[in-house]
Amino acid sequence: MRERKDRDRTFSRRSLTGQVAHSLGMQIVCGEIAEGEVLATEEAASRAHSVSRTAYREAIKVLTAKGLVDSRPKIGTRVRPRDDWNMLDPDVMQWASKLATTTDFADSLFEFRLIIEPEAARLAAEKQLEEKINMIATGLEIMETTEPSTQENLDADLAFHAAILNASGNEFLRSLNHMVDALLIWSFEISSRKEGIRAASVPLHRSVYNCILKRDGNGAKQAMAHLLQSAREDIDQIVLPDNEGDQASANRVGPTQR
Amino acid sequence: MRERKDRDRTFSRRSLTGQVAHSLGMQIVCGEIAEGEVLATEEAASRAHSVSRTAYREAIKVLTAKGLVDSRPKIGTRVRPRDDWNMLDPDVMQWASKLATTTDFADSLFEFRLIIEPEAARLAAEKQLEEKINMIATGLEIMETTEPSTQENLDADLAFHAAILNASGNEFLRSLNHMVDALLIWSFEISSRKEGIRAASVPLHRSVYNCILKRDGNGAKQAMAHLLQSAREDIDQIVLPDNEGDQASANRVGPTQR
DNA sequence: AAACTTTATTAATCATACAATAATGTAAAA
DNA sequence: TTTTACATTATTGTATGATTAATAAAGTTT
Repeated sequence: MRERKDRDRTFSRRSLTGQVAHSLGMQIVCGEIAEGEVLATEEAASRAHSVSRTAYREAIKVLTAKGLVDSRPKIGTRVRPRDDWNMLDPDVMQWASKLATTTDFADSLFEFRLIIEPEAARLAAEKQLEEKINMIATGLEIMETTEPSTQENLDADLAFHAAILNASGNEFLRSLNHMVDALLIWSFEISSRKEGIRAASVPLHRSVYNCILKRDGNGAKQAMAHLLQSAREDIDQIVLPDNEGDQASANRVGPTQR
Repeated sequence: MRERKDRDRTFSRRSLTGQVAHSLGMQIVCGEIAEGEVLATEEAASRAHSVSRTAYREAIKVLTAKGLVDSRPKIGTRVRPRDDWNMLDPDVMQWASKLATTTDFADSLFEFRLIIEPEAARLAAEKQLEEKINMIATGLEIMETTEPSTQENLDADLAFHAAILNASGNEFLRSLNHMVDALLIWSFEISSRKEGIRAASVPLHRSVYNCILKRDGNGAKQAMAHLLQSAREDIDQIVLPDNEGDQASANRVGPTQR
Protein backbone atom coordinates (compact mmCIF):
# COMPACT_ATOMS: atom_id res chain seq x y z
CA MET A 1 0.00 0.00 0.00
CA ARG A 2 2.74 2.46 0.86
CA GLU A 3 4.48 2.97 -2.43
CA ARG A 4 7.31 5.05 -3.68
CA LYS A 5 5.11 8.10 -3.52
CA ASP A 6 5.69 8.35 0.20
CA ARG A 7 9.32 8.85 -0.51
CA ASP A 8 8.49 11.95 -2.51
CA ARG A 9 7.61 14.05 0.45
CA THR A 10 10.97 15.71 0.19
CA PHE A 11 11.60 18.24 -2.53
CA SER A 12 10.98 16.61 -5.89
CA ARG A 13 13.99 15.69 -7.92
CA ARG A 14 12.01 15.20 -11.09
CA SER A 15 12.30 18.78 -12.23
CA LEU A 16 15.48 20.46 -13.33
CA THR A 17 15.09 22.93 -10.51
CA GLY A 18 14.84 20.02 -8.11
CA GLN A 19 17.96 18.41 -9.48
CA VAL A 20 19.99 21.58 -9.20
CA ALA A 21 18.70 22.25 -5.69
CA HIS A 22 19.57 18.70 -4.71
CA SER A 23 23.04 18.90 -6.20
CA LEU A 24 23.87 22.29 -4.74
CA GLY A 25 22.26 21.51 -1.40
CA MET A 26 24.29 18.36 -1.09
CA GLN A 27 27.51 20.18 -1.91
CA ILE A 28 26.80 22.82 0.68
CA VAL A 29 25.75 20.49 3.46
CA CYS A 30 28.72 18.25 2.77
CA GLY A 31 31.08 21.20 2.97
CA GLU A 32 32.29 21.03 -0.61
CA ILE A 33 31.07 24.60 -0.79
CA ALA A 34 32.16 26.18 2.45
CA GLU A 35 30.22 28.43 4.78
CA GLY A 36 30.53 32.05 3.77
CA GLU A 37 31.64 31.15 0.28
CA VAL A 38 30.07 33.08 -2.58
CA LEU A 39 28.67 31.02 -5.44
CA ALA A 40 29.38 31.81 -9.07
CA THR A 41 27.10 34.38 -10.63
CA GLU A 42 23.71 33.19 -11.85
CA GLU A 43 24.96 33.55 -15.38
CA ALA A 44 27.99 31.34 -14.84
CA ALA A 45 26.46 28.90 -12.40
CA SER A 46 23.43 28.21 -14.55
CA ARG A 47 25.70 27.51 -17.49
CA ALA A 48 27.80 25.22 -15.31
CA HIS A 49 24.68 23.23 -14.47
CA SER A 50 23.50 23.39 -18.09
CA VAL A 51 20.19 24.93 -17.17
CA SER A 52 18.62 28.27 -17.82
CA ARG A 53 19.06 31.12 -15.41
CA THR A 54 15.38 30.77 -14.50
CA ALA A 55 15.73 27.15 -13.40
CA TYR A 56 18.89 27.93 -11.50
CA ARG A 57 17.32 30.86 -9.70
CA GLU A 58 14.38 28.73 -8.64
CA ALA A 59 16.78 26.19 -7.19
CA ILE A 60 18.46 28.96 -5.25
CA LYS A 61 15.10 30.06 -3.87
CA VAL A 62 14.58 26.54 -2.57
CA LEU A 63 17.93 26.59 -0.79
CA THR A 64 17.19 30.07 0.52
CA ALA A 65 13.92 28.80 1.96
CA LYS A 66 15.85 26.14 3.85
CA GLY A 67 18.28 28.67 5.25
CA LEU A 68 21.29 27.43 3.32
CA VAL A 69 22.08 30.51 1.26
CA ASP A 70 21.30 34.18 0.96
CA SER A 71 21.39 36.27 -2.23
CA ARG A 72 21.88 39.96 -2.66
CA PRO A 73 22.46 42.17 -5.66
CA LYS A 74 26.06 43.12 -6.24
CA ILE A 75 27.10 40.61 -3.54
CA GLY A 76 26.06 37.33 -5.02
CA THR A 77 24.71 34.21 -3.38
CA ARG A 78 26.55 33.35 -0.22
CA VAL A 79 26.41 30.19 1.87
CA ARG A 80 25.03 31.09 5.27
CA PRO A 81 26.72 29.98 8.47
CA ARG A 82 25.88 26.45 9.48
CA ASP A 83 23.95 27.74 12.48
CA ASP A 84 21.31 29.14 10.17
CA TRP A 85 20.66 25.92 8.30
CA ASN A 86 17.39 24.20 8.89
CA MET A 87 18.80 20.86 9.91
CA LEU A 88 15.32 19.59 10.66
CA ASP A 89 14.17 20.14 7.12
CA PRO A 90 13.69 16.70 5.56
CA ASP A 91 15.80 17.55 2.53
CA VAL A 92 18.65 19.06 4.51
CA MET A 93 18.48 16.06 6.80
CA GLN A 94 18.72 13.69 3.90
CA TRP A 95 21.59 15.58 2.33
CA ALA A 96 23.41 15.60 5.62
CA SER A 97 22.91 11.88 6.07
CA LYS A 98 24.88 11.19 2.94
CA LEU A 99 28.04 12.40 4.53
CA ALA A 100 27.51 10.53 7.77
CA THR A 101 30.99 9.06 7.78
CA THR A 102 31.70 10.17 11.27
CA THR A 103 29.90 8.82 14.29
CA ASP A 104 29.20 12.42 15.25
CA PHE A 105 26.23 12.45 12.97
CA ALA A 106 24.82 9.20 14.30
CA ASP A 107 25.39 10.38 17.86
CA SER A 108 23.66 13.73 17.41
CA LEU A 109 20.89 11.94 15.66
CA PHE A 110 20.12 9.40 18.30
CA GLU A 111 20.60 11.96 21.02
CA PHE A 112 17.90 13.99 19.34
CA ARG A 113 15.57 11.10 18.67
CA LEU A 114 15.99 9.98 22.28
CA ILE A 115 14.64 13.32 23.36
CA ILE A 116 11.75 13.39 20.93
CA GLU A 117 10.37 9.96 20.35
CA PRO A 118 10.08 8.62 23.91
CA GLU A 119 8.12 11.73 24.85
CA ALA A 120 5.96 11.29 21.78
CA ALA A 121 5.23 7.73 22.88
CA ARG A 122 4.34 8.93 26.34
CA LEU A 123 1.96 11.56 24.99
CA ALA A 124 0.39 8.98 22.68
CA ALA A 125 -0.25 6.71 25.66
CA GLU A 126 -1.72 9.55 27.68
CA LYS A 127 -3.87 11.18 25.06
CA GLN A 128 -5.33 7.97 23.63
CA LEU A 129 -6.37 9.32 20.25
CA GLU A 130 -8.04 6.18 19.01
CA GLU A 131 -7.78 6.41 15.22
CA LYS A 132 -4.19 7.50 15.43
CA ILE A 133 -3.31 4.65 17.72
CA ASN A 134 -4.85 2.27 15.23
CA MET A 135 -2.38 3.49 12.67
CA ILE A 136 0.44 2.47 14.96
CA ALA A 137 -1.05 -1.00 15.09
CA THR A 138 -1.20 -1.18 11.33
CA GLY A 139 2.47 -0.42 10.96
CA LEU A 140 3.40 -2.83 13.69
CA GLU A 141 1.43 -5.71 12.21
CA ILE A 142 3.07 -5.35 8.84
CA MET A 143 6.45 -5.27 10.53
CA GLU A 144 5.65 -8.51 12.27
CA THR A 145 4.44 -10.30 9.16
CA THR A 146 7.04 -9.31 6.60
CA GLU A 147 10.65 -10.27 6.08
CA PRO A 148 13.18 -7.96 7.72
CA SER A 149 15.35 -5.88 5.40
CA THR A 150 12.69 -5.73 2.72
CA GLN A 151 11.22 -2.57 1.31
CA GLU A 152 7.83 -3.44 2.77
CA ASN A 153 9.29 -3.94 6.21
CA LEU A 154 11.11 -0.63 6.08
CA ASP A 155 7.95 1.13 4.98
CA ALA A 156 6.10 -0.38 7.92
CA ASP A 157 8.86 0.80 10.21
CA LEU A 158 8.53 4.32 8.84
CA ALA A 159 4.78 4.12 9.27
CA PHE A 160 5.15 2.94 12.86
CA HIS A 161 7.37 5.81 13.90
CA ALA A 162 5.35 8.36 11.97
CA ALA A 163 2.18 7.06 13.59
CA ILE A 164 3.65 7.49 17.06
CA LEU A 165 4.65 11.06 16.37
CA ASN A 166 1.22 11.63 14.95
CA ALA A 167 -0.53 10.02 17.91
CA SER A 168 1.31 12.41 20.20
CA GLY A 169 -1.35 14.87 19.14
CA ASN A 170 1.25 17.60 18.86
CA GLU A 171 1.69 19.04 15.42
CA PHE A 172 5.26 20.10 16.02
CA LEU A 173 6.23 16.59 16.96
CA ARG A 174 4.26 15.31 14.01
CA SER A 175 6.25 17.58 11.74
CA LEU A 176 9.35 15.64 12.63
CA ASN A 177 8.10 12.55 10.87
CA HIS A 178 9.57 13.47 7.52
CA MET A 179 12.89 13.98 9.19
CA VAL A 180 12.66 10.69 11.03
CA ASP A 181 11.82 9.04 7.73
CA ALA A 182 15.03 10.32 6.22
CA LEU A 183 16.92 8.97 9.20
CA LEU A 184 15.31 5.58 9.21
CA ILE A 185 16.07 5.17 5.54
CA TRP A 186 19.64 6.13 6.26
CA SER A 187 20.00 3.65 9.09
CA PHE A 188 18.22 1.02 7.04
CA GLU A 189 20.85 1.38 4.36
CA ILE A 190 23.61 1.20 6.94
CA SER A 191 22.22 -1.68 8.92
CA SER A 192 21.19 -3.82 5.99
CA ARG A 193 24.88 -4.54 5.55
CA LYS A 194 24.69 -6.77 8.54
CA GLU A 195 22.26 -9.66 8.86
CA GLY A 196 19.74 -10.24 11.59
CA ILE A 197 19.89 -6.80 13.09
CA ARG A 198 16.52 -5.57 12.07
CA ALA A 199 14.60 -8.71 13.03
CA ALA A 200 15.60 -8.24 16.65
CA SER A 201 13.94 -4.84 16.88
CA VAL A 202 10.42 -6.01 16.13
CA PRO A 203 9.55 -7.13 19.69
CA LEU A 204 10.79 -3.79 20.97
CA HIS A 205 8.32 -2.07 18.71
CA ARG A 206 5.60 -4.35 20.00
CA SER A 207 6.27 -3.45 23.60
CA VAL A 208 6.06 0.27 22.84
CA TYR A 209 2.66 -0.32 21.33
CA ASN A 210 1.49 -2.49 24.21
CA CYS A 211 2.36 0.22 26.71
CA ILE A 212 0.44 2.76 24.69
CA LEU A 213 -2.59 0.48 24.64
CA LYS A 214 -2.33 0.07 28.40
CA ARG A 215 -2.22 3.86 28.76
CA ASP A 216 1.14 3.42 30.44
CA GLY A 217 2.85 6.67 29.56
CA ASN A 218 6.10 6.12 31.37
CA GLY A 219 6.28 2.55 30.17
CA ALA A 220 5.83 3.67 26.58
CA LYS A 221 8.48 6.31 27.03
CA GLN A 222 10.95 3.81 28.43
CA ALA A 223 10.15 1.21 25.82
CA MET A 224 10.77 3.71 23.05
CA ALA A 225 14.00 4.80 24.66
CA HIS A 226 15.04 1.18 24.86
CA LEU A 227 14.19 0.65 21.20
CA LEU A 228 16.26 3.63 20.15
CA GLN A 229 19.22 2.70 22.30
CA SER A 230 19.18 -0.74 20.78
CA ALA A 231 19.10 0.75 17.30
CA ARG A 232 21.93 3.05 18.18
CA GLU A 233 24.10 0.18 19.32
CA ASP A 234 23.43 -1.66 16.08
CA ILE A 235 24.43 1.34 14.05
CA ASP A 236 27.49 2.04 16.16
CA GLN A 237 28.69 -1.51 15.60
CA ILE A 238 28.74 -0.86 11.89
CA VAL A 239 29.73 2.76 11.61
CA LEU A 240 32.52 2.19 14.10
CA PRO A 241 33.55 -1.36 13.17
CA ASP A 242 35.83 -2.83 15.85
CA ASN A 243 37.55 0.25 17.04
CA GLU A 244 41.27 -0.12 16.91
CA GLY A 245 41.05 3.49 17.79
CA ASP A 246 42.44 4.99 14.61
CA GLN A 247 40.80 7.44 12.27
CA ALA A 248 41.11 5.20 9.26
CA SER A 249 38.69 2.59 10.45
CA ALA A 250 36.08 5.17 11.24
CA ASN A 251 36.37 6.59 7.78
CA ARG A 252 36.34 3.21 6.13
CA VAL A 253 32.56 3.18 5.83
CA GLY A 254 32.67 6.02 3.38
CA PRO A 255 29.70 7.89 2.01
CA THR A 256 28.37 7.49 -1.48
CA GLN A 257 30.90 9.58 -3.25
CA ARG A 258 29.63 10.90 -6.54
CA MET B 1 24.79 44.36 19.88
CA ARG B 2 22.05 42.20 18.43
CA GLU B 3 20.40 44.34 15.81
CA ARG B 4 17.52 44.01 13.45
CA LYS B 5 19.62 41.78 11.24
CA ASP B 6 18.96 38.85 13.53
CA ARG B 7 15.31 39.16 12.77
CA ASP B 8 16.04 38.58 9.10
CA ARG B 9 16.89 34.96 9.53
CA THR B 10 13.51 34.02 8.14
CA PHE B 11 12.82 34.34 4.45
CA SER B 12 13.38 37.91 3.35
CA ARG B 13 10.35 40.02 2.68
CA ARG B 14 12.28 42.67 0.83
CA SER B 15 11.88 41.14 -2.58
CA LEU B 16 8.62 40.73 -4.44
CA THR B 17 9.10 37.00 -4.33
CA GLY B 18 9.44 37.21 -0.57
CA GLN B 19 6.30 39.27 -0.22
CA VAL B 20 4.24 36.89 -2.31
CA ALA B 21 5.61 33.87 -0.45
CA HIS B 22 4.79 35.56 2.82
CA SER B 23 1.29 36.47 1.76
CA LEU B 24 0.46 33.09 0.26
CA GLY B 25 2.14 31.19 3.06
CA MET B 26 0.15 33.07 5.63
CA GLN B 27 -3.11 32.42 3.80
CA ILE B 28 -2.38 28.73 3.60
CA VAL B 29 -1.25 28.26 7.17
CA CYS B 30 -4.21 30.26 8.43
CA GLY B 31 -6.60 28.10 6.44
CA GLU B 32 -7.86 30.83 4.15
CA ILE B 33 -6.69 28.56 1.37
CA ALA B 34 -7.74 25.10 2.43
CA GLU B 35 -5.76 21.88 2.30
CA GLY B 36 -6.15 20.16 -1.03
CA GLU B 37 -7.30 23.34 -2.71
CA VAL B 38 -5.82 24.17 -6.10
CA LEU B 39 -4.46 27.68 -6.57
CA ALA B 40 -5.22 29.78 -9.60
CA THR B 41 -2.98 29.22 -12.60
CA GLU B 42 0.36 30.96 -12.66
CA GLU B 43 -0.98 33.33 -15.23
CA ALA B 44 -3.99 34.34 -13.15
CA ALA B 45 -2.38 34.18 -9.73
CA SER B 46 0.60 36.28 -10.73
CA ARG B 47 -1.72 38.91 -12.14
CA ALA B 48 -3.78 38.80 -8.95
CA HIS B 49 -0.65 39.57 -6.97
CA SER B 50 0.44 42.15 -9.55
CA VAL B 51 3.77 40.48 -10.11
CA SER B 52 5.36 38.72 -13.01
CA ARG B 53 5.03 34.99 -13.45
CA THR B 54 8.73 34.72 -12.64
CA ALA B 55 8.33 36.30 -9.23
CA TYR B 56 5.22 34.29 -8.50
CA ARG B 57 6.83 31.01 -9.52
CA GLU B 58 9.80 31.70 -7.27
CA ALA B 59 7.45 32.31 -4.37
CA ILE B 60 5.77 29.00 -5.09
CA LYS B 61 9.15 27.29 -5.03
CA VAL B 62 9.74 28.70 -1.58
CA LEU B 63 6.43 27.32 -0.34
CA THR B 64 7.16 24.02 -2.04
CA ALA B 65 10.45 23.83 -0.19
CA LYS B 66 8.60 24.22 3.08
CA GLY B 67 6.15 21.46 2.21
CA LEU B 68 3.12 23.71 1.88
CA VAL B 69 2.26 23.15 -1.77
CA ASP B 70 3.01 20.88 -4.68
CA SER B 71 2.84 21.83 -8.36
CA ARG B 72 2.27 19.64 -11.37
CA PRO B 73 1.47 20.29 -14.98
CA LYS B 74 -2.18 19.96 -15.88
CA ILE B 75 -3.01 19.81 -12.16
CA GLY B 76 -1.91 23.15 -10.94
CA THR B 77 -0.48 24.06 -7.57
CA ARG B 78 -2.26 22.29 -4.77
CA VAL B 79 -2.04 22.88 -1.03
CA ARG B 80 -0.61 19.77 0.57
CA PRO B 81 -2.22 18.14 3.59
CA ARG B 82 -1.32 19.78 6.86
CA ASP B 83 0.65 16.70 7.87
CA ASP B 84 3.22 17.49 5.24
CA TRP B 85 3.87 21.05 6.33
CA ASN B 86 7.17 21.81 7.95
CA MET B 87 5.80 23.30 11.12
CA LEU B 88 9.32 23.62 12.49
CA ASP B 89 10.39 25.88 9.67
CA PRO B 90 10.87 29.36 11.15
CA ASP B 91 8.71 31.00 8.52
CA VAL B 92 5.89 28.51 8.79
CA MET B 93 6.13 28.84 12.54
CA GLN B 94 5.87 32.58 12.32
CA TRP B 95 2.95 32.46 9.93
CA ALA B 96 1.19 30.00 12.18
CA SER B 97 1.74 32.18 15.21
CA LYS B 98 -0.27 34.97 13.63
CA LEU B 99 -3.44 32.96 13.88
CA ALA B 100 -2.79 31.86 17.42
CA THR B 101 -6.17 33.01 18.62
CA THR B 102 -6.95 29.64 20.09
CA THR B 103 -5.09 28.22 23.04
CA ASP B 104 -4.45 25.08 21.00
CA PHE B 105 -1.48 26.74 19.43
CA ALA B 106 -0.03 27.93 22.70
CA ASP B 107 -0.57 24.52 24.25
CA SER B 108 1.09 22.56 21.45
CA LEU B 109 3.86 25.04 21.55
CA PHE B 110 4.69 24.82 25.20
CA GLU B 111 4.21 21.09 25.16
CA PHE B 112 6.88 20.97 22.50
CA ARG B 113 9.23 23.42 24.15
CA LEU B 114 8.85 21.52 27.40
CA ILE B 115 10.18 18.47 25.65
CA ILE B 116 13.05 20.22 23.93
CA GLU B 117 14.45 22.97 26.06
CA PRO B 118 14.80 21.26 29.44
CA GLU B 119 16.75 18.46 27.76
CA ALA B 120 18.87 21.03 25.98
CA ALA B 121 19.65 22.63 29.34
CA ARG B 122 20.57 19.25 30.78
CA LEU B 123 22.90 18.51 27.89
CA ALA B 124 24.46 21.94 28.23
CA ALA B 125 25.17 21.27 31.90
CA GLU B 126 26.64 17.87 31.15
CA LYS B 127 28.74 18.71 28.13
CA GLN B 128 30.19 21.94 29.53
CA LEU B 129 31.20 23.53 26.25
CA GLU B 130 32.88 26.55 27.71
CA GLU B 131 32.59 29.21 25.01
CA LYS B 132 28.99 28.32 24.39
CA ILE B 133 28.15 28.55 28.05
CA ASN B 134 29.69 31.99 28.11
CA MET B 135 27.17 33.05 25.51
CA ILE B 136 24.40 32.03 27.85
CA ALA B 137 25.89 34.28 30.47
CA THR B 138 26.03 37.18 28.07
CA GLY B 139 22.34 36.94 27.30
CA LEU B 140 21.45 36.55 30.95
CA GLU B 141 23.44 39.56 32.03
CA ILE B 142 21.76 41.81 29.53
CA MET B 143 18.39 40.50 30.65
CA GLU B 144 19.25 41.40 34.21
CA THR B 145 20.43 44.88 33.41
CA THR B 146 17.80 46.11 30.98
CA GLU B 147 14.20 47.13 31.39
CA PRO B 148 11.66 44.37 30.83
CA SER B 149 9.45 44.67 27.73
CA THR B 150 12.07 46.56 25.80
CA GLN B 151 13.52 45.49 22.50
CA GLU B 152 16.91 45.01 24.08
CA ASN B 153 15.50 42.79 26.79
CA LEU B 154 13.65 40.65 24.28
CA ASP B 155 16.77 40.28 22.20
CA ALA B 156 18.69 39.15 25.26
CA ASP B 157 15.94 36.65 25.97
CA LEU B 158 16.22 35.30 22.44
CA ALA B 159 19.98 35.12 22.84
CA PHE B 160 19.65 33.25 26.12
CA HIS B 161 17.42 30.54 24.74
CA ALA B 162 19.40 30.28 21.54
CA ALA B 163 22.59 29.95 23.55
CA ILE B 164 21.16 27.10 25.58
CA LEU B 165 20.12 25.20 22.49
CA ASN B 166 23.54 25.89 21.07
CA ALA B 167 25.32 24.79 24.23
CA SER B 168 23.51 21.47 24.05
CA GLY B 169 26.15 20.61 21.48
CA ASN B 170 23.52 18.98 19.30
CA GLU B 171 23.04 20.54 15.92
CA PHE B 172 19.46 19.38 15.59
CA LEU B 173 18.53 21.04 18.82
CA ARG B 174 20.48 24.09 17.76
CA SER B 175 18.42 24.23 14.57
CA LEU B 176 15.35 24.87 16.64
CA ASN B 177 16.62 28.25 17.72
CA HIS B 178 15.08 30.11 14.83
CA MET B 179 11.79 28.51 15.61
CA VAL B 180 12.06 29.36 19.27
CA ASP B 181 12.87 32.92 18.26
CA ALA B 182 9.63 33.16 16.34
CA LEU B 183 7.80 31.86 19.37
CA LEU B 184 9.44 34.15 21.85
CA ILE B 185 8.65 37.12 19.69
CA TRP B 186 5.09 35.95 19.52
CA SER B 187 4.77 35.52 23.27
CA PHE B 188 6.55 38.81 23.82
CA GLU B 189 3.88 40.54 21.77
CA ILE B 190 1.16 38.72 23.66
CA SER B 191 2.57 39.23 27.10
CA SER B 192 3.56 42.84 26.69
CA ARG B 193 -0.14 43.60 26.95
CA LYS B 194 0.12 42.93 30.63
CA GLU B 195 2.57 44.66 32.92
CA GLY B 196 5.13 43.07 35.13
CA ILE B 197 4.98 39.63 33.65
CA ARG B 198 8.32 39.54 32.03
CA ALA B 199 10.29 40.93 34.93
CA ALA B 200 9.34 37.94 37.06
CA SER B 201 10.97 35.49 34.70
CA VAL B 202 14.50 36.84 35.01
CA PRO B 203 15.40 34.96 38.23
CA LEU B 204 14.15 31.76 36.65
CA HIS B 205 16.58 32.29 33.81
CA ARG B 206 19.33 32.87 36.32
CA SER B 207 18.70 29.61 38.10
CA VAL B 208 18.86 27.67 34.84
CA TYR B 209 22.25 29.20 34.23
CA ASN B 210 23.47 28.53 37.75
CA CYS B 211 22.62 24.87 37.45
CA ILE B 212 24.49 24.65 34.16
CA LEU B 213 27.53 26.24 35.78
CA LYS B 214 27.33 23.74 38.63
CA ARG B 215 27.19 20.90 36.07
CA ASP B 216 23.86 19.94 37.59
CA GLY B 217 22.11 18.39 34.59
CA ASN B 218 18.87 17.42 36.27
CA GLY B 219 18.71 20.72 38.08
CA ALA B 220 19.11 22.62 34.84
CA LYS B 221 16.44 20.49 33.23
CA GLN B 222 14.01 21.14 36.04
CA ALA B 223 14.80 24.82 36.21
CA MET B 224 14.13 25.18 32.50
CA ALA B 225 10.90 23.25 32.81
CA HIS B 226 9.90 25.53 35.62
CA LEU B 227 10.71 28.59 33.56
CA LEU B 228 8.61 27.37 30.67
CA GLN B 229 5.69 26.40 32.84
CA SER B 230 5.73 29.82 34.36
CA ALA B 231 5.77 31.40 30.91
CA ARG B 232 2.92 29.17 29.84
CA GLU B 233 0.80 30.28 32.74
CA ASP B 234 1.44 33.91 31.92
CA ILE B 235 0.39 33.37 28.34
CA ASP B 236 -2.66 31.36 29.28
CA GLN B 237 -3.82 34.16 31.52
CA ILE B 238 -3.92 36.44 28.55
CA VAL B 239 -4.88 34.21 25.67
CA LEU B 240 -7.65 32.69 27.75
CA PRO B 241 -8.72 35.69 29.79
CA ASP B 242 -10.81 34.39 32.70
CA ASN B 243 -12.41 31.28 31.32
CA GLU B 244 -16.15 31.25 31.63
CA GLY B 245 -16.33 27.73 30.15
CA ASP B 246 -15.01 24.98 32.39
CA GLN B 247 -15.60 22.52 29.61
CA ALA B 248 -13.30 24.47 27.38
CA SER B 249 -10.49 24.51 29.88
CA ALA B 250 -10.86 20.77 30.50
CA ASN B 251 -10.41 20.03 26.82
CA ARG B 252 -7.65 22.50 26.60
CA VAL B 253 -4.92 19.88 26.51
CA GLY B 254 -6.55 18.30 23.49
CA PRO B 255 -4.98 18.03 20.06
CA THR B 256 -5.59 20.32 17.17
CA GLN B 257 -8.76 18.91 15.75
CA ARG B 258 -9.53 19.58 12.14
C1' DA C 1 -15.84 -3.11 -19.99
C1' DA C 2 -11.02 -2.50 -20.84
C1' DA C 3 -7.24 -0.81 -23.13
C1' DC C 4 -5.42 2.58 -25.90
C1' DT C 5 -5.21 7.13 -28.24
C1' DT C 6 -6.02 11.88 -28.53
C1' DT C 7 -6.60 16.38 -26.69
C1' DA C 8 -6.52 20.24 -23.77
C1' DT C 9 -4.56 22.35 -19.90
C1' DT C 10 -1.01 23.51 -17.03
C1' DA C 11 3.45 23.90 -15.17
C1' DA C 12 8.37 23.65 -16.71
C1' DT C 13 11.97 25.53 -19.24
C1' DC C 14 14.36 28.77 -22.01
C1' DA C 15 16.00 33.25 -23.84
C1' DT C 16 16.20 38.07 -23.52
C1' DA C 17 15.69 42.64 -21.83
C1' DC C 18 15.58 45.97 -18.39
C1' DA C 19 15.36 47.66 -13.41
C1' DA C 20 17.08 48.00 -8.77
C1' DT C 21 20.75 47.68 -5.62
C1' DA C 22 24.94 48.32 -3.37
C1' DA C 23 30.08 47.83 -3.33
C1' DT C 24 33.80 50.26 -5.15
C1' DG C 25 36.39 53.52 -7.22
C1' DT C 26 36.88 58.65 -8.21
C1' DA C 27 36.83 63.27 -7.76
C1' DA C 28 35.53 67.35 -5.28
C1' DA C 29 35.50 69.68 -0.87
C1' DA C 30 37.08 70.50 3.82
C1' DT D 1 45.17 64.25 4.40
C1' DT D 2 40.46 63.13 5.29
C1' DT D 3 35.90 63.21 4.26
C1' DT D 4 32.06 63.68 1.49
C1' DA D 5 29.55 63.31 -2.65
C1' DC D 6 29.08 61.28 -6.93
C1' DA D 7 29.61 58.14 -10.79
C1' DT D 8 30.70 53.39 -12.19
C1' DT D 9 29.68 48.77 -12.56
C1' DA D 10 28.74 44.08 -11.30
C1' DT D 11 25.10 41.33 -9.63
C1' DT D 12 20.68 39.93 -8.46
C1' DG D 13 15.70 41.17 -9.15
C1' DT D 14 11.77 41.51 -12.26
C1' DA D 15 9.22 41.20 -16.50
C1' DT D 16 7.66 39.13 -20.89
C1' DG D 17 7.01 35.99 -24.61
C1' DA D 18 7.82 31.65 -26.72
C1' DT D 19 8.40 26.83 -26.56
C1' DT D 20 8.36 22.25 -24.46
C1' DA D 21 6.95 18.53 -21.54
C1' DA D 22 3.82 16.33 -18.44
C1' DT D 23 -0.61 14.53 -17.53
C1' DA D 24 -5.59 14.24 -16.37
C1' DA D 25 -9.55 13.72 -18.78
C1' DA D 26 -12.17 12.83 -22.67
C1' DG D 27 -12.74 10.11 -26.55
C1' DT D 28 -11.96 5.86 -29.44
C1' DT D 29 -11.28 1.43 -30.44
C1' DT D 30 -11.13 -3.28 -29.25
